[in-house]
Amino acid sequence: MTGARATDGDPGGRSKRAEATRRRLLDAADGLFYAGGIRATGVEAIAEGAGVTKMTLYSHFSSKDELVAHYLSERDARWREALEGRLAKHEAPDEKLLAVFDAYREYVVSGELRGCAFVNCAAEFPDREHPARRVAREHKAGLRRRLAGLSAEAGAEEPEVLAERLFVLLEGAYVTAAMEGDEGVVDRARRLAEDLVSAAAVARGEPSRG
Amino acid sequence: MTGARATDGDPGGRSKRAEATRRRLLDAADGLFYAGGIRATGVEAIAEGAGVTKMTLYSHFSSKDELVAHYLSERDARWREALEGRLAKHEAPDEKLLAVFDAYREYVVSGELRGCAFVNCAAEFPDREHPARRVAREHKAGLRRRLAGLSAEAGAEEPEVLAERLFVLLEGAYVTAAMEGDEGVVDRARRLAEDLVSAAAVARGEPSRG
DNA sequence: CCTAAATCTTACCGGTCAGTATAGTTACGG
DNA sequence: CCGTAACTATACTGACCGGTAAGATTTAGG
Repeated sequence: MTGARATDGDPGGRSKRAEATRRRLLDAADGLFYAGGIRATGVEAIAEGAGVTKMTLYSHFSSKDELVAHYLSERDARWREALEGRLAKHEAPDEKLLAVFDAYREYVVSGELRGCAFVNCAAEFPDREHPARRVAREHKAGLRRRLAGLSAEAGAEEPEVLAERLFVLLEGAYVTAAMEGDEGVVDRARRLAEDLVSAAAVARGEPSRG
Repeated sequence: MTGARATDGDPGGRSKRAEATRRRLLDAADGLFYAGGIRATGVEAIAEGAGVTKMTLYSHFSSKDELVAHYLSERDARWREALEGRLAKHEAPDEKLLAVFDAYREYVVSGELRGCAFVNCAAEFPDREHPARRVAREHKAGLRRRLAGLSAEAGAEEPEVLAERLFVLLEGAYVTAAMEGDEGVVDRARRLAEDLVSAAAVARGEPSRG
């Protein structure tokens, strides 16, 4: 019972070696789960991808479900990092709002148009209370909150409305890009977003920026 | 070799009995594949759901993959029927454009928020050339064409642009409704669509309708 | 250098899956 | 009413899956 370290997600008392192994496992899980689908990918393949045995995998994660949840958590963390990196390049909140589309396009393209990992997870796991589904929900909620905050900063009269519209546009563009194999739709959705953001700013009496 | 009827999708020389069995199989496949996911649903469960044996299933469909493709084809056909039923209630093309959102909301709710079957299929089958993926692509392309036609009829200056924007809104609302368990997003997306359609009509000098 | 943690090796379990074989039975249509 | 198409019953194959067992071995770190 003392060695039940498999379940915690934070770096408790793990050695550097174990830490590195865990990293390789999560990296392998990320690549394989995303590219091939979760149910279609066996744990053995992930262990092999990490250069490790199935036994070692199970000493880091107590079950496949838990590994899946961590896989999505990692995706979420990396996404937030990439997003904030993008946003930091801009000062004005309305520019930041549009920069979210740039971050999306980058993600869409880098994933070879396999779609949103969180949406795909929802497709594979109908159970809304599956640990991975909780992570997925929180991921989307986080983006929504970010958009709402930026919308408020941009002075939109109804920040929640603008945020949801941008959110829906982002989601629609992402899923469309994956379905049709066309990443250009993200940029075209962005053009509509520009109108929405401008209109929201104009409604407040601010000058729109070209 | 003469009995190789399993592969054709049209009602060739099937008896009424076989026809009815095929119907029950497709109905069972629809319910189970959609609710539980395709990979997670075994062919045995579908046969049982149709009240027949696995052997009978395989006398109607040559493989699970083929059954999956037919499952999506059926979905597409039923969707088109439901959509045209909705559209027929309206005369003006701009009203028809918005009625698509009503049809979507109805579909979203009726499916208990399990999302778009075609998107879910894309999530489960990475191979773009999988027969089911082809059906999914054609399904989306069909809707796009319909939207583009209606946009042109509505007199939009750039029908393709309007159509794609509405399409992306529809897709985004659908996936969001499924992810967050909130069907209201479809109606809220519709509100933005109303603005887009009005703007397109206004640009042509037509009076907008309340 | 020695110890304790981390990993490896190998083999196994019970279960599920897609798909097939064979032989027997039912129901429908001419 | 009979022939044939449709379906049943049952058992099987071969593969893969998630997860576990037990003991040997390696590695890092004090």
